Amino acid sequence: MAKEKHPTRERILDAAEELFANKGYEGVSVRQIMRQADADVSLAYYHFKSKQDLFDQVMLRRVEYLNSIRLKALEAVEERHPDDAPSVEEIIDAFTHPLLDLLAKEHDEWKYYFQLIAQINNSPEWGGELMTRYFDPLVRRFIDALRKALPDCDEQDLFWSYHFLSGALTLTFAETKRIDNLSGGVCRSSDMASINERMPAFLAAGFKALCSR
Amino acid sequence: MAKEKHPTRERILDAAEELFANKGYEGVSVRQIMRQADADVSLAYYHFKSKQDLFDQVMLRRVEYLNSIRLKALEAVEERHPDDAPSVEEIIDAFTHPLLDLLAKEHDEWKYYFQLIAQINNSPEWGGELMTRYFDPLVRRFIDALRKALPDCDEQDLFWSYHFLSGALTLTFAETKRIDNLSGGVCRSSDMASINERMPAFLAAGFKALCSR
DNA sequence: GTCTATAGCTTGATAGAC
DNA sequence: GTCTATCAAGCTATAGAC
Repeated sequence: MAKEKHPTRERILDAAEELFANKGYEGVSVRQIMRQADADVSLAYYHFKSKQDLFDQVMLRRVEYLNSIRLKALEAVEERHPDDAPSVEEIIDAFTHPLLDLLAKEHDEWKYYFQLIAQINNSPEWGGELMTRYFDPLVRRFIDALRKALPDCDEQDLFWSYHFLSGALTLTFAETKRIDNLSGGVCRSSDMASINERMPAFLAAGFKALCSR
Repeated sequence: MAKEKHPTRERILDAAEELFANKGYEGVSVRQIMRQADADVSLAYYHFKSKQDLFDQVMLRRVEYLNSIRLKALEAVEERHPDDAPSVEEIIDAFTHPLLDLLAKEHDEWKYYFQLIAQINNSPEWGGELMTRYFDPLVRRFIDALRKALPDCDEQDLFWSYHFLSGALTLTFAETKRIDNLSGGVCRSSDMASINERMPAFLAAGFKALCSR
């Protein structure tokens, strides 16, 4: 945060992230991105191979950091339980808390990236491929931990439970303000603290209900 | 279903529904839609005012029917309980079952429409507005029923619980095959019967956990 | 690294004949 | 209702000067 003005490449990535998040990949032109980045169109092709490459770099810029803090959170939980298995709540909290925390504390920095992930996760064209590539190695690690916490759980129940978790989590990322409308202002899409208080309990109860039928 | 070949207007709507679902509104051109509908580009503008109007008609074509079958399912549950309140499971089942059933039994007819809804629900640009407009009158009706089934439930817990439900349900609609990859083939995105068996129990447990903290 | 200029194509939409 | 023909605008991407 030392420099006042980010280098051009970063400004392009910032602008692309925000616009892709709002309008989707096809809904935005390179020209719009460069206008928002306050740089000439041709610079997009100096810094990136193509529009698709720009999109890929937007995705890659933050994904490793995200996966690392979630892995650390899981390892911290496991270290607190050297003998027994951690609870389902603790594991789910390690999965969701780092993201919701980031979104609460550095909202402007992270908001658009998470919105992008929400759309990708629900895109028939890209959801299966990109989410698998970027997140499933980490997700498998969490599912292994959940399997130990729910030792008699059927495999299908486990994976479908994760699927429900994934949908709930990523819709939260989308911050569409639908809940603001529906609740008449009682709840706000951007209120990550309220979600953090509720989501792990909600989802843990779901896992346990399915795995003890 | 008497006519072998649908009238042009219906063929355009079918093609638009499928392509919008796969690629998003901006990801598809009117030309592509008309190529798939096997009709000339100019016919799009004879039958519809604009690309945006075509999209709106795609949405409107099925939404009333969906809302009516879900309302009927809720009313049937309430008629089975003239004196006491229905259970949370029964209410959630009435909310999800009609859709998953449709998707299971007439998959080709409904798949793309539901995929479209999944993307809209998670779109920062359209989610808040369109989901509110098309579905929230019905959703309020369901939330009223849930409030009676969970009489001491805090309002915020109730709305956030619905939000988690909405995310889980619409990711299911997206059928991205991510769970196929993640589970190594143990689960399949298109397997609505498996979801129908699991989702109401998972979500009902979540509602009850949040509302009895 | 940044600019001008432009190639080559596709887009949404319309006018007008039949 | 359906076709041909067309327009103005916007698109991705590149070549080449500085």
